[in-house]
Amino acid sequence: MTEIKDSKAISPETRTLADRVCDEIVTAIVVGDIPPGHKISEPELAKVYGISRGPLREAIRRLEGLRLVERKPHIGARVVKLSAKELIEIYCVREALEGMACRLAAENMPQDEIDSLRTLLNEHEQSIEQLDGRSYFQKEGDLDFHHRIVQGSKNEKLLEFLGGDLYHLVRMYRYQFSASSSRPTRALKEHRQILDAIESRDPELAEMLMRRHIGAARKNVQDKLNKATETSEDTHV
Amino acid sequence: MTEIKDSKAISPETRTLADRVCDEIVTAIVVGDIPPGHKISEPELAKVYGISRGPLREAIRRLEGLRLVERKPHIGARVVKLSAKELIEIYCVREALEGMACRLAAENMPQDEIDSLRTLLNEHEQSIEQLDGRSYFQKEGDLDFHHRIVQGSKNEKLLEFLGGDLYHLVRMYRYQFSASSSRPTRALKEHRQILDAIESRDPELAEMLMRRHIGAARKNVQDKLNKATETSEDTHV
DNA sequence: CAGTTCAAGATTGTCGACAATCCAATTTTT
DNA sequence: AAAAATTGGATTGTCGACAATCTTGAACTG
Repeated sequence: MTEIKDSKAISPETRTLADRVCDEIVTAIVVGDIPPGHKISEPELAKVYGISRGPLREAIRRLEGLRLVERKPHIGARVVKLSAKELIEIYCVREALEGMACRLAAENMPQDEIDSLRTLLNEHEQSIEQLDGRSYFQKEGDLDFHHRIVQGSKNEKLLEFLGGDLYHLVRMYRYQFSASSSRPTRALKEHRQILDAIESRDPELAEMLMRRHIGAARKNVQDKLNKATETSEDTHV
Repeated sequence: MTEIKDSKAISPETRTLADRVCDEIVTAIVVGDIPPGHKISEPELAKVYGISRGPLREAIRRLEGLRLVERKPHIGARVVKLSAKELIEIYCVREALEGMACRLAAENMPQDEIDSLRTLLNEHEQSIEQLDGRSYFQKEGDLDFHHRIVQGSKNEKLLEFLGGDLYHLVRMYRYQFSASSSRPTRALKEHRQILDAIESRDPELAEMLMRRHIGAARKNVQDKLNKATETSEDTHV
């Protein structure tokens, strides 16, 4: 995926142990190395990462804020288990926030970023043709597109909420179920429509298209889950 | 304000020092006891709250996640200073999220909660008449209404994001500028319209009204800020 | 034999101390 | 005298140890 780096480059040494380990654990959780519902053992993780429990506990506090773990006092932290209900809820939040982001992008996104994003979509098209559209596009390419829209909105708070918190959850879900769109060509077409609306500086249309785009993805997941729960009783994702 | 307590009542003793102190600091920041831009001194705060630096640092990590402080490695944490730009950004986020919450509330909010909320609006009306509409309604009553709508959406994630993170920032702004609506009767009327739309189970209308309601508040603030910056150069809020 | 009680082990919560880094005032140099 | 370098103080980052709480498994009772 495209590297998303902080605006200010901080030399690795100046970063805190807690910060670095936090990032590592985030990745571990998102990718599934630490599975959902798994207990976070402080002594164990401290050994794994070779640090003391102090910084580790700070990292866990941060993970709590990112909603990647749930903590109970005197009991411990567990990796969140996304239920079907929660997953749908996240799609609703995304629909609202990214719809707004898309509206603002139509007003504020610089032309060069629009051009760059169009180039990215062309790359996606080739990626779909070549690789049968399974690997890159599904996992990170789609989120990459959405992330750039949010950046184009020039709204820092939107970027913080979506990029900082929510996307971790979305990525976690995608890794855990190689699930996800499974409709890459359709999604690409919608992405192009959205970008066209932004370039036309049509905020209303841009927001509407983005909301329909995410809403469609939600319904897609909803259907899959309904089908899944018809056979297996367990609804956890 | 109306007490918003956690669903599960946790006896005070079982809560962690870091958790309790975190809540205290949140309040201190929101109310302005710790002013914006103020340096968070670990040794100082540790003495004030009578705890060690360990739990305190965990609390600070949590505050960082709440976006109430900004931390720089090896330098320290400072209370955020909301710029005019950021304030407007927050209104955009609220417009998007609460619009969605209102749509969902029109679909999901139980009738008894609607009735209860209507009672609350009646109380607000009396509060406005009696107290010239300045004290209670402006500071907490308005947020109380909005919070109940979000609860009515029955979307946990929305509640977490809005109630958990964003409202702290909104409340902070309101305390620091006894600013805020200054149009209580108008706001009350809009609140009633919104509630009517919810009771009519009209999601489209409910969302539209809420977005207009928040959008109007944003424009109101925007005008005030423009007027303020005409005289004084300093745009920080 | 099922259910409860209790005790030992492990885990979380808290603390104080030490090391690394940053900040400020003084000193030094041009 | 002004600017740069340096040194002392303070603050942040990290660690290991102790106390409080929870969990588990065995012993006990009905």
